[in-house]
Amino acid sequence: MDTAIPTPAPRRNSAGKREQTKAQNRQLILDAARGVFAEMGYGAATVRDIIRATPLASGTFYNYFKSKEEIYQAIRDEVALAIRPLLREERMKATTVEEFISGTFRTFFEFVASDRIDFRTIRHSADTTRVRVDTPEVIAGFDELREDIETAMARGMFAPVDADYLMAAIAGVAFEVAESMMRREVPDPAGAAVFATQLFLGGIRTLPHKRAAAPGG
Amino acid sequence: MDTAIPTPAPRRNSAGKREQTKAQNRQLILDAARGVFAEMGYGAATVRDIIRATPLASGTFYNYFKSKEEIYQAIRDEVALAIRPLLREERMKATTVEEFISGTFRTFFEFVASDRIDFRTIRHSADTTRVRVDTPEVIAGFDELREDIETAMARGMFAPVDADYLMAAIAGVAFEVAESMMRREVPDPAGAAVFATQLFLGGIRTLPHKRAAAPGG
DNA sequence: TCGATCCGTGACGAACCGTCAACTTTTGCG
DNA sequence: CGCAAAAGTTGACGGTTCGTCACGGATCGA
Repeated sequence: MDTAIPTPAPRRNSAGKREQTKAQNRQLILDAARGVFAEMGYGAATVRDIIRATPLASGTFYNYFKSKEEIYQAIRDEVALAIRPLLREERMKATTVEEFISGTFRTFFEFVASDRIDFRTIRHSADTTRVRVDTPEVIAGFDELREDIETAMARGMFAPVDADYLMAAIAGVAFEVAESMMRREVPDPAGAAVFATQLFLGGIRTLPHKRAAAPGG
Repeated sequence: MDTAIPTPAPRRNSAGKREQTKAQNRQLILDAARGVFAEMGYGAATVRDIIRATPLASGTFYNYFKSKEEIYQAIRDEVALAIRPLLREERMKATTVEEFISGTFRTFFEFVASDRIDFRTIRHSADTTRVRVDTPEVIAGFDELREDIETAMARGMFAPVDADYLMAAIAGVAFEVAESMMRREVPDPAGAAVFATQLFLGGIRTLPHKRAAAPGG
């Protein structure tokens, strides 16, 4: 107590070297996996392909992830963890059903269209097989949506309806329209959001018209 | 040339034995695959598991299907081929947008809830991984839907809107709500159809109310 | 009845998986 | 500093699945 605290201080402001290397390696592997998945698709990729894209040895992979599926889940989780607070905040500040719906779709489509995610990794086999992994983090996102729907109904923002179906409908439209949007030359998150929002608020007959082929030729 | 057509007639009303065996074997393998996929999920199943569930040898599998993915596609195709004409017919006889939308959803949900398909095979790994294979047959189903949407718009059943997005929205709601429906104790295709139809026709505020907890306490 | 053709068979080589004993680096402590 | 314990890395290994292929038996056409 009285003499001197014997400077146990060699602690750098950052972590120890071992911990630092672990974080680096994990990131190294995650980055490699993203690249490999985007390039050849989830199905065709092997754990060896991923590790070959790093300077590490094959056994090391398994110190960080149990399998190809688990690292894919980790990548999905990064996305889920990034978008969930954005969606939640948007819905929290909504006071009308219009804000609730439009905020949800606008945030979702903008996130998907942003370069924050590589959409090929999400769809991740551009050809025929689409794998969707529902990790706890992803499921938590769905649960939050249903909670928020129920809260909004309780607050009288709209009449009580089947929350499970409504959640499913919102999620289905979000995912499928996002996919359609990303197939276009230049994705238009705003347009997709307007479409989805108006569909939910007023139904098909209130959707913005799309002008037909130019009349003048 | 001129003498007599030498009765090439030993043709039975059905096909030759070879052809018959081939059809049998193919069906044998398909049935086994359905069972195996339903039991242990697509990811965990191996080609050997499937062939072990038949009296055939391992090599024979590859005379009929190139891989596990291909046989899964074949199973999906059976479903797609079964439901597509039903959907098409329903949409063909629609004269109003109400009939178009409600016919589509009702037919889809009833088909899913019927025992004509094993829904576990479609979702087919109940736990975390969902694989969706977009085979040509499946894609053709989407194309038909978009065609029919465009035809309906041309006929003035509703104003011209973005057909890609509308198709995506219908498909997204159909698949996700179907999944939600099938998670219930007793699936209610009629209820799901009413929900989806009303969502598309009038928007969220016109959905049938779900009575809240009994008001009288 | 007899060749030609087709198809089922199961063993085989290749590829990938996940593990593990040996080795290297880091850490804690005198 | 030096040393022993702890932690992490390495790559080779046994086990499993994959897809092929040479063989042999069944079917077909004449």
